[in-house]
Amino acid sequence: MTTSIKDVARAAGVSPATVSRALGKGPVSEALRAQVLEAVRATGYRPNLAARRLRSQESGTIGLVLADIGNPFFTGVARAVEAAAYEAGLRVLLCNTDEDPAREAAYLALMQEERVAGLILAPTRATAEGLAEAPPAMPVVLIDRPGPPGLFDSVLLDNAGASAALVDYLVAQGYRRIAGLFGQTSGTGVERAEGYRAAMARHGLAPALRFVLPQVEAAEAGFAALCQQGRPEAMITSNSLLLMGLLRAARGAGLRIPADLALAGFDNEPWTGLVEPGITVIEQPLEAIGRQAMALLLERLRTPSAPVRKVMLSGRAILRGSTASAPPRPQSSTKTPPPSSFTL
Amino acid sequence: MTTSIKDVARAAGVSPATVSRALGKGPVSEALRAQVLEAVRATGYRPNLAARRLRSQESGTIGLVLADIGNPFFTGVARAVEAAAYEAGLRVLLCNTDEDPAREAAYLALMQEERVAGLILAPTRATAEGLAEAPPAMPVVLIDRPGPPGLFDSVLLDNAGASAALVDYLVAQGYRRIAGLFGQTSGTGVERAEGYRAAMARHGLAPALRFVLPQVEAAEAGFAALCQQGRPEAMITSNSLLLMGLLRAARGAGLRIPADLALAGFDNEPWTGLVEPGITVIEQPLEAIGRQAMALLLERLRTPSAPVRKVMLSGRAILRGSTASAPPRPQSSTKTPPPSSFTL
DNA sequence: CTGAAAGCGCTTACAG
DNA sequence: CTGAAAGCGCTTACAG
Repeated sequence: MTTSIKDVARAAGVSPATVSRALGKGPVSEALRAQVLEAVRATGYRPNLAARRLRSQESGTIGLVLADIGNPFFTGVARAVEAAAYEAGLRVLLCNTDEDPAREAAYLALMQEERVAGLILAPTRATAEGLAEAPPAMPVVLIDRPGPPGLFDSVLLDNAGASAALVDYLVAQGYRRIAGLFGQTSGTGVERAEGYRAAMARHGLAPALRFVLPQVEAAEAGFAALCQQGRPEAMITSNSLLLMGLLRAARGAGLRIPADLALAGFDNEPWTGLVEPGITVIEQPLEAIGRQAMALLLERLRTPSAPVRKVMLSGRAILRGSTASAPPRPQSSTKTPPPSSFTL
Repeated sequence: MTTSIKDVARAAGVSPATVSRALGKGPVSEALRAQVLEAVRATGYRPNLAARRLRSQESGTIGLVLADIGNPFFTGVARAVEAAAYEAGLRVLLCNTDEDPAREAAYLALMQEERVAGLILAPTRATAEGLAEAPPAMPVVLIDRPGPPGLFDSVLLDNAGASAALVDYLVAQGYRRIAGLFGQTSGTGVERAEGYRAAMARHGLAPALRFVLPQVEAAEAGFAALCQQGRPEAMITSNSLLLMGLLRAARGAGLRIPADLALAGFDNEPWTGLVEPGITVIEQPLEAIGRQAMALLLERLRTPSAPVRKVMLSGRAILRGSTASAPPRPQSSTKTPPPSSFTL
């Protein structure tokens, strides 16, 4: 059917082994290499990767299993992973689980069948919990979402710290009744909720939080639930889809931002700076997350027995109009204008 | 190393051929099948896809080569393609060229090396032009962007018609000096520019257009260029990144929309409805594009000699505040409020 | 229905 | 440096 290494060998007047060496790293004389290359051009030969992988027992591929390719956070990380993989001479097999543990399981099986060298994975909570009992057959680096402690290399944002910083800032701006809406499918949502809870407690404030599916519609419902016992002065959320949902719901309710409701969340997506007022967000270092994950994976492949590493990256708060100072209270003092961003 | 079909055969007390048949579609007695399945579970066997592909000469995979995975248009199409492929029992190999013809060429070669059954491709202009002389070795369905006429199945928006409709609508709203900013890397940008030019001519208006790279920054520069000879009353653009750039530039220049400048573009991204005023856009049927492309590819695989098909899909205009009526002119008549959307 | 054997297209010790 | 041969893990005619 298609041309094989034999056809090239015949055309070049050499053995198949020589063709293989000329195309790979084997030792070949310059003269023969030139003959082979010419024959490759003449025949239009393209190596068959399935055969190469089967024989060499190396896939030259890593897997990247993400929860939602429509989320710019993951798109950004994927770009960085792909760039780093390319530089390392590896290909990336990208899969999108859509936050569905069943699809996730299917893709993990697929990765195994493809014999990928390693895996970069942003697991759903369900999968993250199962990872301890049924670990994948290849090295795994977790990103964005925590797994069972101490078992896998991971690259995470300081999630609790970031949402605590958001609470601290809102409190400094004069807000007190601060509610939180968090994604229920990821460990990230859980960690951010914990940071929120801890910071609220530290300030002596009562927490009011809800967990929902990370979807725009779910956030609109969550908004209503959070307003059940009187409207909060501010809301924070763990995910940009939820942030969009809250904004829509607030507008639908005719609320002015931030006068009636302050808003803050995660991920500095373009739209958060385009709406008016702009929305205060924690910007995650997408590029660094992707590259760091790839670096950890490469080291793990090189040294399987090295101790497990957990890399915590810091975000940056982008301060915008959605969290401008709350209306003055009796006890509040005068404030200087806030900085427009700070590192956590 | 990892368990193979031989290990399963030994554990089940059958031949490797029987294992293969039990796992595939071959005829096997129920008793043996059960034994095999049990042995598979016991051994934790996972088939080696490289071996399977090599032997069966079927990759069970199609390639999807896109220009920009960060663009929600392509993300949406990719989801639809993947869903349709899954239903057809095929996998999808997704590659992102970033509008770079060199990367595109590398990925097309890779697709060949992976022996994918077929390809769904959104080509850059450079690649689209070369497709006639150097056609890929497998069936190709073009999406979003035109290729050499009559050579490949394709699924396209009626690009010229859509941008003409935008011009018509702006004219009906009372705008006259309408400028256009178009992406220069894709045939789509060219077609949309043509539709713009034709519609302007039909209305007896002078066109003013620029081609730029499909990037936010390039659009900001393009904005300045279009304002060189006096500011237009309205601008249309062929791409959502360019639309974002125009909006930023307009705001940076302190322009009110639509009073100082009306704005319209393509792709109904969430942010276009979140900014105020909302931006008028042509919404493309992402799901239909992806599914139609997959359908064409499947038919092509079934009937290689069938005549080439070109499917033109229609978009839907989403009318928002960014194109509200222009300030009345002497000759303009009274208008009824516009509908909020219409099909092209 | 079942098994023994051949072979997909490569790479890689093994000789020379 | 070069070639002949073996073999990666499967599937699939070919017999039975």
